[in-house]
Amino acid sequence: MRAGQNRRSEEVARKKKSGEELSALLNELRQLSEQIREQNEQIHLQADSITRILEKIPNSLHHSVPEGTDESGNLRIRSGGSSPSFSFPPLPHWELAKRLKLFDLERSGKIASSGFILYTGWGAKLERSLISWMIDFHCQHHGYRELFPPFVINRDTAYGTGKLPDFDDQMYRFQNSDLYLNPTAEVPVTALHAGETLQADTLPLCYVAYTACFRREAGAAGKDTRGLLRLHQFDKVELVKFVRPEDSYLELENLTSEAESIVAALELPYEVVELCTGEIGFSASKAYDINVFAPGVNKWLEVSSCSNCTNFQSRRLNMRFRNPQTGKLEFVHTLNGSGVALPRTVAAILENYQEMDGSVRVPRVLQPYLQVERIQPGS
RNA sequence: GGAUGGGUGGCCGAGCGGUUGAAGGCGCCGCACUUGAAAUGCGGUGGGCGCAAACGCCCCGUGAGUUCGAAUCUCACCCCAUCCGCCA
Repeated sequence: MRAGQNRRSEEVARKKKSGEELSALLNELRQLSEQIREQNEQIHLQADSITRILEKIPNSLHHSVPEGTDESGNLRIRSGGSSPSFSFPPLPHWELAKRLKLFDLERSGKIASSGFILYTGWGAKLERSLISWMIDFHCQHHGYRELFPPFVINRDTAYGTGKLPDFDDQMYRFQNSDLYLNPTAEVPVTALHAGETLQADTLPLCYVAYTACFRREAGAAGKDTRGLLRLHQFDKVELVKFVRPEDSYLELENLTSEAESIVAALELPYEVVELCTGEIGFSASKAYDINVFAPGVNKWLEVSSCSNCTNFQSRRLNMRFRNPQTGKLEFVHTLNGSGVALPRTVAAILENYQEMDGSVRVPRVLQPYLQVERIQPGS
């Protein structure tokens, strides 16, 4: 129909030029135009209802993903480090923090709300040091490029990374503008190449970024909320990769071991767990979690989740590269993983490194950053 | 936040509402000249989707509108530049 319209329109131009009679032709075209308008409307309506259905469908899972509905279906892949043996009952991190004045929950509640943390003194310095050390570590040892993105994201970015509509009720939204507080640096960093055709020879592209992360944690009320275990705002160093499709599952293994090397270097007891079908996030096809053991609360704490999102995000964000072998454009695959999330790592450090006298030793790799070997009461 | 100017192909830059998918230049590719290169000359050269191909459709920041017909007119929004205001 469009083709017909185009051809007839050219006729109008020609006839007008030569001064021929064209009122009949114009009438015909008026009708054609009306028909096209109606059909277009139908097409748009149907396309919209199709996308409304499609956008709620998560990424398809890799065949290797173990079956399961909850945490118990996850597979422990490997573990490392070891829990120190204590000659005294190890304290939970909030007790240690209280004695060492590392954060102040009462005052942070006063100035903001529960779930937001005011770090103080060595607590603040430990947080800042960890961020710097992790970013430096990934840049120096794993070839990442450092980014410092905005902490605010727009609707397209949230949608393109698969956070909308799925994650909608977990994000903080601005009342007076169409923006969200970023729930993870995965979002701004993954969307940074939206609409671009990436150079094949630059892949894999590896970015490391720190952001504060904001989550409403709606529905999680009362569960593991003590101390640093679950916060509305937390710091996280994130790893993001853009890779060729054929490399993405290998790169997931690399990404996971790069994140793992952080908890290993901190000499924390940890495990790497493969998520089962019921535990994998909306955008991912395969994922690993890294948990560290915190003896004070006697729990495994999740500090990283590493996901291969295959082409789920790159389709939504239209991020492609030209395959040199075929000459065709293909969607890149995207991966993301925490490298790693701070609060639970801090909790695990405090609890694993505590001493009988209430002091906490500083992990060896952080000593150059903190400039002390030990955090002691009154220091 | 206010004012003004602007968003066109890999880049720069033209574009009376109708042979404009888009002049010109740069770049790139091919050929000629050259021992080789540079310079010069001639020719070619936007992208996406579908297709074996022919061919077709879509694309001039985004969206809506006016019109038989929009890169070109109207409106809204986004982004960039400059100036003013405010502010770390």
